Amino acid sequence: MDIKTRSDGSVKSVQLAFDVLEAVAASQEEVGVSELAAHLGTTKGTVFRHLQTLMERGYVDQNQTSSRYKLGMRSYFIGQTAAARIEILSASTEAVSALRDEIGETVVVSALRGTSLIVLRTVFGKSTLEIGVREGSELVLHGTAQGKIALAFSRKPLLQGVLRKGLEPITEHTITDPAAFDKELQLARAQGYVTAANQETFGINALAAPILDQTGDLVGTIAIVGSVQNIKHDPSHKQVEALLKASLRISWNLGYDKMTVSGRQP
Amino acid sequence: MDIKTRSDGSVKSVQLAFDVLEAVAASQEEVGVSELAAHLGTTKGTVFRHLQTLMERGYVDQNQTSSRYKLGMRSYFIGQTAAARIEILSASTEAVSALRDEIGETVVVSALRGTSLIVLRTVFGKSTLEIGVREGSELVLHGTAQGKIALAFSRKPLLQGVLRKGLEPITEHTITDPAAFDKELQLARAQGYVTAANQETFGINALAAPILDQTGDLVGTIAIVGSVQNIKHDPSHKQVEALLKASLRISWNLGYDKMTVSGRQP
DNA sequence: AATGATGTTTCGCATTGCAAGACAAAACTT
DNA sequence: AAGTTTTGTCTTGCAATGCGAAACATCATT
Repeated sequence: MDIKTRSDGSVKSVQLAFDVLEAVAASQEEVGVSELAAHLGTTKGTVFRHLQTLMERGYVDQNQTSSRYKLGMRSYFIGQTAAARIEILSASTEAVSALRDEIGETVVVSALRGTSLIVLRTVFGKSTLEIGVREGSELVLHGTAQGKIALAFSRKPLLQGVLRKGLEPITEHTITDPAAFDKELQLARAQGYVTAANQETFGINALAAPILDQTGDLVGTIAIVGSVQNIKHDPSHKQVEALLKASLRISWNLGYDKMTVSGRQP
Repeated sequence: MDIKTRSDGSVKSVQLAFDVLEAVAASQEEVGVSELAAHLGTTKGTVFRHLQTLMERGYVDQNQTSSRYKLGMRSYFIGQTAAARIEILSASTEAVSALRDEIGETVVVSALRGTSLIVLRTVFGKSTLEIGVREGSELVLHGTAQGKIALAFSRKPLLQGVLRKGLEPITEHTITDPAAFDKELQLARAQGYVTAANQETFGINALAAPILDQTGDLVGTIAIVGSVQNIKHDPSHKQVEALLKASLRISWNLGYDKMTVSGRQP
């Protein structure tokens, strides 16, 4: 199960501590020592000691009556601090809620991390049916509007990696022809936005635009996500305008200025 | 500096790892290894190794060009998960934003943890001047509206501890006479809300109400906070109504039902 | 070039965290 | 109500492991 590529340079017991913390986080309900130990493949004593540490720090709380464990307040606070420190999050907060209020659809912010596009924030739309993307999940680059925006606007050579793996069909509407896909990226670059109806999930569409930093490089995307009924292949003028406004506002917050940044070279 | 009351039962290297993580979080700017080592009173090598671990896990990110460190996305995600798991937070989200939108003042949610009242969430009001309370900070029980609510509604014997320490004056409006203070708590119980104009900070007032769980015990408070101009000693009917509505809705979410829960015994 | 910062790496030794198992206290069964 | 299982908690000996110190590698700045 574990490859012996040692020389991690990392601290083993800390790894275990985070394994425990994340296992507690992953559990919907409060969770007990034995259960955690079984799940993590270690002994009760070890888990217990780590829980003591995490509790002392406030990252984990113990229910006094059931003596089971759950996430503590400090876990929440560190997240709040992180939200303030992660530029793309603090820069997008206002624009995202304004966009959601204006359009009423779910708004999704993602960030490019290495070669992956990770969902950072999802704010659900006004509809009773909640359509969204789980925070922390990874967006398929060739099958989502956000992914295509990333491929179209990032200066990193993302496309090569995608083409090497091949344009695997996810639904029957996924673009699998490299030439057609290249045209799609050109369209995205020309318009500044792009959609992806049914390409990753049937019945769902997204309209995405880039988030750029002060050098003009792509750091993330902002998108509205909803059913194909509400977001058409050719989205409404209002939707496009509102999205681009939000996209520019966030990029502006990050120091991007389309006046001073020179033309984009993909 | 550190007392030798060993036999912690906690894991030392994990403590250090969290020291590092929290030090990174505490720094507004990105921070370097040497700086952290100096701050924590340890060596660069040790800090470096812990940063490797935290980075591998995604709790910390390294800026590739400056090779300095900051909080990573995983820190944010664990906080999001915690927010969903901490009952009082998930139960209050909607009611808090509704209250803020209706009244326009800053809304503050706090939770009773042991014998301390901790600020969990602050949502700023509509005014350009942001008046709020730092998340994670502790509210003075005898000098804030929230503290008085906690003392009035909690079944824990909080008051004894407060009186033992004495009603230390914080401003000249802080209530310091035990008899007068007791009357104030009776008022809070009778009304279901209470204010505390100028009692902790000059020019600031708060209007607070209890958050109760299914047993009818106090688990936290909700309050609107603002300048004494906007929140009077005798608050407007609208403010009181809106606050009590939010307070009840949150308590309801936590399983409290004023119909089925028997009378309160302080 | 020389200096003084930084982040990174190495290495030996003692600390310390781990596995195993004992224990206590509940929660089920019978 | 006694037995049985499963829980959380605690102890202990051994060796793995994380730590400190000091060397190394890159940078800026002088």
